[in-house]
Amino acid sequence: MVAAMGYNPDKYDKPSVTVDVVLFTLLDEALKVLLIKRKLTPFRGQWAFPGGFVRMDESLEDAAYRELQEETGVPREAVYLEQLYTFGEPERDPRMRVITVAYFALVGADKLEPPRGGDDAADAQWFSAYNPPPLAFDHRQILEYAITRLRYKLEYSAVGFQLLPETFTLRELQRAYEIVLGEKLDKGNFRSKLRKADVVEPTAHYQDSGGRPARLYRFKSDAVAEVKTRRLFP
Amino acid sequence: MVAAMGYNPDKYDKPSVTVDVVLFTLLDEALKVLLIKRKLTPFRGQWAFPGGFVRMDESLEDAAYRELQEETGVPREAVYLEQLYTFGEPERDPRMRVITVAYFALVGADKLEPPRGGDDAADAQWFSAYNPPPLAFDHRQILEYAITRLRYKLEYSAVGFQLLPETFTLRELQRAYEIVLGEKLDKGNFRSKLRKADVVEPTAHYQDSGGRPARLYRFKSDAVAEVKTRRLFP
DNA sequence: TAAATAGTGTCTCTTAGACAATATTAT
DNA sequence: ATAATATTGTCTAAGAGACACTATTTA
Repeated sequence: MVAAMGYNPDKYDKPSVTVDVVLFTLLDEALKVLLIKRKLTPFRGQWAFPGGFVRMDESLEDAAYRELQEETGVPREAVYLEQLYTFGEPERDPRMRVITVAYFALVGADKLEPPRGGDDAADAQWFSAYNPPPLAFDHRQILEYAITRLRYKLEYSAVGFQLLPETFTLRELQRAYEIVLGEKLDKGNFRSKLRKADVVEPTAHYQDSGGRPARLYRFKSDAVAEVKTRRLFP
Repeated sequence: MVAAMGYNPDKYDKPSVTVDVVLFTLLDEALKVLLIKRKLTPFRGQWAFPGGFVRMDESLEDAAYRELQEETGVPREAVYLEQLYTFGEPERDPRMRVITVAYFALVGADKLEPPRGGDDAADAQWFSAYNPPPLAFDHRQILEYAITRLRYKLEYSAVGFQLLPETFTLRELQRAYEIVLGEKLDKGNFRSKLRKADVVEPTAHYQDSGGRPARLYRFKSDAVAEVKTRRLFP
């Protein structure tokens, strides 16, 4: 039925609604995901994404930013955040019906103080995204989905820089793409694509790297990372 | 906080959760969306997507299929359905907090008996997707989002056929793409792409069309409509 | 025959990808 | 100099898009 007037919101049971945030970064040449150790049942001792109940007066996105801030200390401005998918299988939480709106987030490793847990979390740590510890609820499935989305986004947009510090060398950026996509990229081609896409700009600084120093770049703030492509199933 | 044990689900207020389905088809050379007239306040007399409250024992996807069936009679097997986005601004429903999981659906116009309303809907009709009547709630915004998604999908996949009858001519398929994408496509190029993508197969039948009869095709059931593209922001 | 639409082929220009050449630092 | 890495350039094959040609029907 269409949301009808005269419907009494308290007449029927309602599910609980949470947000969960899959936060990625690059650290030690690997893709990492931030997890928090559960100190309560169910799934006590297992790991879960930062997240929690949506308050009645905040938007979903606000809830996601708030949980991120509370549980990791990362401020809103430092992360790239977008809605991922909503998971709502009736049995995904053994206690009660919980529908969770999952978010997908990227942050430069330099933006974080060493991870810390919030009030009700025993611990917060970075883990390998490809080899996570046992995860609570359906968070393993959510993680797979988030990784798929991350790869997609990197293939047709330039959001990859969100995983890096403010300034970075092109070599570092290429490594980031290689780590996420899981394959080696050609140096020359990667760079010429970047040039044509016009998304990075050089800074005046250089970084030592064993040979010729590499120029540091930053992303152009006005760059359109989302690239519209005419494709028609090639 | 992470979903904590000892949390009493009835202690705090919860939002209501609904699903809404944006159902598209092609009719009379135009992209149409199915809307239902609200006979109750708020937004009485305005139009809204088929949708309603998620039951405690059904998945989100099941709820979407159920509402579609109840309000339009379209059976599950006849539609292409995927989750679109979850809308949850606190004030999107003036009566109470309602979070809606929007779905995006395609159906061949031949799969429908003339649209009919369900229990609490005064009427159900197809409307021009580009020129809809005044819509209830934030459904206008949801519609825009769905159209954007539809165009995206048609550009990098072959789901377009889901808007057509079981069998169709290549001319009809091309028209479908032109109507959705809003631009003229080249006949030869469109057809050669289809051939290379290997997603349609000829039937033994032909359709009269004023000149040389056009062969009827059907989509290959094993065809992978989703095409993975290596892009890297071109 | 002409008109109308279906279906295929060709040509050009762009671009993705492989690979090579040059540049700049340290030792 | 040699090693190491940065940066740019070249070549080729594949693909996208513009356009033209042939095929099969009705009137």
